[in-house]
Amino acid sequence: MTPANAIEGRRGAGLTMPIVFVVDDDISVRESLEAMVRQAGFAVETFASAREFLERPQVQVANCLVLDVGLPDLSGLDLQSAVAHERTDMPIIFITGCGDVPMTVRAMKAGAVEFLTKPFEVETLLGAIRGAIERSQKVLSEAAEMRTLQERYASLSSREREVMTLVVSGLLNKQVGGELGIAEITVKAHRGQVMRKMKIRSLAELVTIATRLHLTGPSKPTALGTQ
Amino acid sequence: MTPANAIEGRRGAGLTMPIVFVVDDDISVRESLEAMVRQAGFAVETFASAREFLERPQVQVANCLVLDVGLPDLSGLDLQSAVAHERTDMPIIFITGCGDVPMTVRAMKAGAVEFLTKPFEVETLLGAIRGAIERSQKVLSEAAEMRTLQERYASLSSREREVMTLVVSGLLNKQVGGELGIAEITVKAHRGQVMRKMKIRSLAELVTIATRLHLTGPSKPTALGTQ
DNA sequence: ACGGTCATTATACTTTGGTATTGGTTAGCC
DNA sequence: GGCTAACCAATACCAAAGTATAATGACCGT
Repeated sequence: MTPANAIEGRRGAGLTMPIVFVVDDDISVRESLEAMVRQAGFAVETFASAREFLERPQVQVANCLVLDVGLPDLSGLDLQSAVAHERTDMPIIFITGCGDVPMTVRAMKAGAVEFLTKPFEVETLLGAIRGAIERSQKVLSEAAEMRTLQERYASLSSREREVMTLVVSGLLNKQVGGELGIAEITVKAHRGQVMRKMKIRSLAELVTIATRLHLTGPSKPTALGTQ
Repeated sequence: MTPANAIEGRRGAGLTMPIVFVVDDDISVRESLEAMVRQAGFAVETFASAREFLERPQVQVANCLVLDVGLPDLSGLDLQSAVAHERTDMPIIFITGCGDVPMTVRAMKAGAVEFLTKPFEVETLLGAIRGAIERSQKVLSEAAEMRTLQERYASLSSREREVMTLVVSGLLNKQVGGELGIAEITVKAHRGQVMRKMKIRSLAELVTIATRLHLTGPSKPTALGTQ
């Protein structure tokens, strides 16, 4: 099945079916894995090389990658380091015939969820895939929420962002005005705009969102030591 | 050097010196590692078995564990699974002469920061140790802050905790009173008590603390989908 | 029985937050 | 030039938050 066909197939079966990508240079491995994974109820796409896989456009569906470490040209580890930071929604499961310890350590430190040596139990791989897909779904929904928040934050003017930052740091409107050199009533106006644009109604939510957006500056001297 | 002597030694040199624990059944390995690590400026304590190490009382100093996987009786992996969840302030570095891939995977999944096979470069181990100690320091300071917050939270009465939870969820005093079946003025009284006992002065801080204490209930219907 | 903590409420008051409306300025764009 | 967006600010007003003081009753341990 070509990637194009696979996409159509998924469209027909519903966009929510998780995809398992398989990258292995051995055709027989690809075919057996494809059958096995499809049997388990996942959509599958196979690739013979890392480059081939990299040409495939990304999806917004829960997915994971079953990857052979010993690939020609671009190795499995190279592929991992190429995509690990971008596609955090794609957990990687390594499989290998001849793995060594340093290779394993590198893969696991880079975030691989599993590292299997052939031969392995079918259920072992399927279990790892199910776990990876589950993780992928969590990462995706988390990322979707973050995108929504970031869009709203992006719609703020620079002044509104300044006001927001100071407000969630615990300053009173009066103090925010002092920091920015503007009147308190102006702070109130900006603050109201922030609440409207962020689509929230309580300061508590604003603080929570600011935390998730990592806007919490070098936190105040909380005097935690003062008992 | 016995553990008791080691403690005295550290007291003399200052309580803040990080400790590297070494557990290996081979006396020559212990001795060479001890010399090497001490040379690098750390306090060292060596143990011939997992049980011996487990008898040692815990410390509140940055530390890490250099652990041989192939120990008699209780193996290195067993020791790891015994302490990994409790002593999160003690990163584990594995060393082994004859490691295999599944063993490595298990160790890394359980949170090991490094897994080295002999022979290895001295600098490799020292680099891992330095990284582990750094991580330990972060975990310890984070834990200290959490303890302070938890102590303060523990000083709240049950009613005050209820009020705090509802307030940080974004409810108005009036609404909190409605939820709890008490008057708004009573909520104000409890709320004031909460702020005093938690030693903070702004709602923003209270929300931040509640988040760190994981008091954020099953979050509200944020209507994130509503564009 | 006594003192302590907790929970509750009330009165009275001040401060802060928030909205609405209006109006002025500046800067960029078609 | 006209339009828009952003920024600033004033008046007026209302809602909410917070403080201080005082009082009542329940419960608990000594």
